[in-house]
Order: sequence, then structure tokens, then C-alpha cells
Amino acid sequence: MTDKEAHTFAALRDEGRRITTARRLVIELLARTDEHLTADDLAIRIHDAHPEIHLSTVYRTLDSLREWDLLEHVHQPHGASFFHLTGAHRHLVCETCGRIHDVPAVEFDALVLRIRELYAFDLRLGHVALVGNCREHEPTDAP
Amino acid sequence: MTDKEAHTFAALRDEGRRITTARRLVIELLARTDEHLTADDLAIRIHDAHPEIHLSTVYRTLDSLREWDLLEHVHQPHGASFFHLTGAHRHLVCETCGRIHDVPAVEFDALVLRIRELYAFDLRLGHVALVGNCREHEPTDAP
DNA sequence: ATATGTGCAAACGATTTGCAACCCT
DNA sequence: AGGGTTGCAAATCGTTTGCACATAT
Repeated sequence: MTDKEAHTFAALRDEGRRITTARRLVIELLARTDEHLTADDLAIRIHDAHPEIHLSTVYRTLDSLREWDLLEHVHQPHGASFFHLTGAHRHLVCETCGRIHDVPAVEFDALVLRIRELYAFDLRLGHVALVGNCREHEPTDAP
Repeated sequence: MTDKEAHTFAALRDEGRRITTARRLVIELLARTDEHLTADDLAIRIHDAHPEIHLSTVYRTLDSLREWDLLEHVHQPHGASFFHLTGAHRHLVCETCGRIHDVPAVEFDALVLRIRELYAFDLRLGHVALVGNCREHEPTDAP
């Protein structure tokens, strides 16, 4: 069991939340992978051992965990959101190959500060994936 | 008729594209407003004078104009995309009040450069709205 | 004349919801 | 026991598509 996992379960217990099968499985999966899993991805993996757990339950589970600040979801312009236990990186999605790159949040600190000072706006860059193209993929000439 | 409008029609004509009622109306509306209009917004406004023009036609029109680089669409994490004739600003959406702030693209140049150099990734910040909160709205304590 | 564009209805993918049954604490 | 959670099906929202018909050039 990873420490992220332990921390998440501890947080649930401390708040008096119920630990159900669906919640346990979602947390285990997210804690033990560095992939960027969507609700559907999670439901499919859970389905192997627990076919009774419904996609809508996975959505509700993710929604609860997010409300309790135990995970974050990241919107993508095309396709489904993905989820990860609370961390400190931002996401770059290549529009050509779809690959998701993780970049330390600190890279964006200067921008966030400047936008706050000049425009009185607090950016939350973790909530939406930033799109563009990997160097291997010249813009707008995908095969 | 604004110059953006004239330029857009000229571009259509030069490429031998057809100028239909739907296309003319979409271009006129987008050229003459600084609001951030969705496909539905456009369809509703067009419907007043031209009830026969269908929402799906508006979508197809927007799609064509975008393919020809005459406009851009901006994804929002919640709610519909909005559209504007090609310009050079980025968008900040307040998660609390929903207001959209325009910020000159140049503010992001340093970041874009740094991400390109360090991560070999070309950001396209115009394609997705950046989210956060206006100064008036403290994060996550909306009424 | 003919390729291009349109109206309409129906399909789509991602996500949410109403409700009765269930099961964690 | 009790209310928080779940399964399921159906609804929702934004967007796309198939097809017959219409129209700009």
C-alpha cells in the first residue's frame, strides 16, 4: 500500500466517511498507477473483479472524493476527464498523439503570480489540461 | 461593416467558398460583438430573423470557418465552447461567476517559450479557456 | 449543372439524476 | 436501526452525423 493510498483512507476514516468497495477500489487504482485514468477506464478495470460496480457509482465516488479534496479531475478539450489523487503537477495534452505530459506546477508560478497582480485573477491551472503539440508533432500536419 | 468582417468575407471569396445566409449571419454576429458566443447563442440570435436556420447548420458553419482558419473555438471545462474570429487574446473563466476575461496573448509568451525549451512542447493556449477565480471570488466559497 | 451546403431527426459520448434497494458503521 | 451509498435505467447537455433536398456559383 502506497503512502498516498494510506493517507487517503486515513482521511476518509478521520472524517467519518464510509469505506465501500467502490471507494476502496478507485483509491487503490489511482494510488498505484501513474496513468491518466478516466471514469470509464476505472470502471472497466474494476469490472474484472467486481462486475456489479456500475459506471455511475464510479462517477459518484470520484465526485465525492473530489469534494473532500482527496483527488482532482482534469478536463480535456476532447474526450473524457481524467482523475488523480491530489498532487502538484500540471498536464500538457498533445493534440496530435493524445499523450499526456506531466509538468511540475512550479513552472507556472511566475505566470500565476503575474496574472494575479495584473488581472486580479487566480489561475487554477490544475483543473484543465493545457493543449498543444509535442515537438515530434509539428502543429496541424498530423498524418 | 467592420474590417474583420470584410477580411473574413474576402478570404471566403478568394478561396472560392460559397457565401450562404448562415455563414453571412454567423460572421456578422461574431464580427460585431465582443461577447463570447456559443453555437447555441448564435443559433438563437439568428433564429429571430431566420427561423429556418438550424443549430446543426450553425455548428457546421463554425466548423468550416475554423477549418479555414477564419475563427477559433475555445473549450470550457463546464458548459459549451465559444467562438470568435481569429484574434490574439487568451481567456480566463471565473469558476464562480462564469465571467470571461480577455488577456493579451503576449502575457503568456515567456511561459510558452520556457515550456517549449524545457519540455519540447508547443502550448496552444488559445484553444482552451484557463479557469480560476476573479479576485472578488475567493476560491471555493461561492454563495 | 453540379458540387456544396442545408434541414431535420436521430445518434453520439460524457456525465448526471431519480428512485428503490442495499449495507457500512 | 439508520442514513449514506449503490444499481439501474433514463435523462441531460453539447455536439455530430446520415440522408434527402435545396442552392450558390
